[in-house]
Amino acid sequence: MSEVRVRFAPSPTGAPHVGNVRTALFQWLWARHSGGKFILRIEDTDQAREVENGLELILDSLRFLGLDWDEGPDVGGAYGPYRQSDRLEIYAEHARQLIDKGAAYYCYCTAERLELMRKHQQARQEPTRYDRRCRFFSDAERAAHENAGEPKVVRLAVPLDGKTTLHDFIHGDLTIANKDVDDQVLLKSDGFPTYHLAVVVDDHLMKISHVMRGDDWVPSFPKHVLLYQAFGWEIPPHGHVPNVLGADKKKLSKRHGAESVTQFRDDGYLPEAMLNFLARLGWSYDDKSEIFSRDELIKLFTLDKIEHAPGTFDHSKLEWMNGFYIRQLPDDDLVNRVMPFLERAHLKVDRATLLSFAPLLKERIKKLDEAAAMVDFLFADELEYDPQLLIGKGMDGTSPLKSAGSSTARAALRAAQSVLEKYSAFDDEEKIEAELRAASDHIGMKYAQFFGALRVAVTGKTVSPPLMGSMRVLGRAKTLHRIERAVAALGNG
RNA sequence: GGGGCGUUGGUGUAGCCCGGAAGCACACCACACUUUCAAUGUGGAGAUCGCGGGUUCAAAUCCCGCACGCCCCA
Repeated sequence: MSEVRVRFAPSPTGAPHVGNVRTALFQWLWARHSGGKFILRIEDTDQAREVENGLELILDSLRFLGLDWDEGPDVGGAYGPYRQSDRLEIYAEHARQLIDKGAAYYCYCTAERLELMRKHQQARQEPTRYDRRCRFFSDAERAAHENAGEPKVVRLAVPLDGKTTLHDFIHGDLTIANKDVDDQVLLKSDGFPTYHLAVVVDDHLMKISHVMRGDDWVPSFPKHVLLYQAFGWEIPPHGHVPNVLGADKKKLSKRHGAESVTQFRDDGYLPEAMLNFLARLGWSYDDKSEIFSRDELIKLFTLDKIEHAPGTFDHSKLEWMNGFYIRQLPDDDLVNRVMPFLERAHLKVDRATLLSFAPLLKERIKKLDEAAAMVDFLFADELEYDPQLLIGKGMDGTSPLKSAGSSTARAALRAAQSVLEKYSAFDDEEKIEAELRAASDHIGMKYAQFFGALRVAVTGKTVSPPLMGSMRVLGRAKTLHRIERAVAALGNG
């Protein structure tokens, strides 16, 4: 069997969304599984829709997930160029070949005529297709248009009857009647090819062994099959990968803006989680495996296990999986990954402090961008919070600070303070906790209230990572200082 | 308007080819753990396998029809 060569061929029209990249992932996995090549080709023949940093967005997305390519616009390769706009000559030449073989023809119809034609067809409730006027020109008619120097396009001469079938390794045989296929434009008047000509020519010239693309291309396969046949080329195995749908069940598009891969990266999703999650969307290995490392995916991925039906992108499952991978991270690795997010939040992070806090952090975040809110109290000089928070439920909640509640809270803080002051460091969490408990008992407070007040004093929040660990990492000086400040905030009442 | 693809609990899926009454995971609910949150553990609810026929002792699994959804062209 010849070498597996698979290509990902995106258009630089914006940040690739997870659906695009999921297809790329399947392609990449198949290449790596088979020991073949993964090729990146840029389909930039639609200049109108092009975005200026489109290529970078694509490369960034693939790099983030670690989908490395063997040939591409930036790394070159034996079958380049890998940018379609650099291959115009090749398409022109192949279009000429098709004309010579009678498989395609020049069309001189103006946009106005085409427009009018469509209107009439619509009025008559007919399918709107090119009426093939130029296809059946006499030599004289053709020469007339040619001599007039009119702009022309090249159209595919689709057989008038019969049907075209393509065997798809995901869907099985696909068949469409030729009468339902339009005489597609292959080469535009500006010399740019359309998708149909370009893919077929490039896939063949680049020796692509398996064509994988989104499901949405199914309706146009007859044009491609016809082109392969016209050129006399062998048709490589094709597989139309089901689309990824948004929560509204519609195909992902630019409208679902937040679904771009780079956005997920910026929101704090791990590449290994994205990779695992995306692989499981439309592919499965057995009836119970969910977690797959990159190596496992490469080893276990096969085309026959790709799903037929489109799947909905499930954010909550991605979150769970991301949290799972975060929990698996070694502490220092977590710190490295979380650091940029903390800097983005303008925290003055001390690495050693963060490192010792990592075990408490990783159990509590599902995305890296949640870390800032979880650790900010460690790096703040002074905490900002509503002193009312110090007075917990059941401590006479609704009253102003100068109430029974405030004195209860103050009693708790004072008691905690006298315990903590005895320690030079808070390393023995168990012992300190036991003493604090005893102190709480002594003044007759419920633990929830006692520790609640202490938690707010130390972290500024009613919800935080475990208190003992937090104080240990925060350190004695800051902890005591904050308790003092909290007492002051409660006033004298 | 035409053509195509698809249809297993809210979601991702296993099972379908080789018929014997649906498994796993996320989400959800409860309990346990507990000074909060989280993680973890245990348990629970949730699917007439799109619908209607047919074949069969027996169908999610085979056959036929329909509906709905989505995609593409316009």
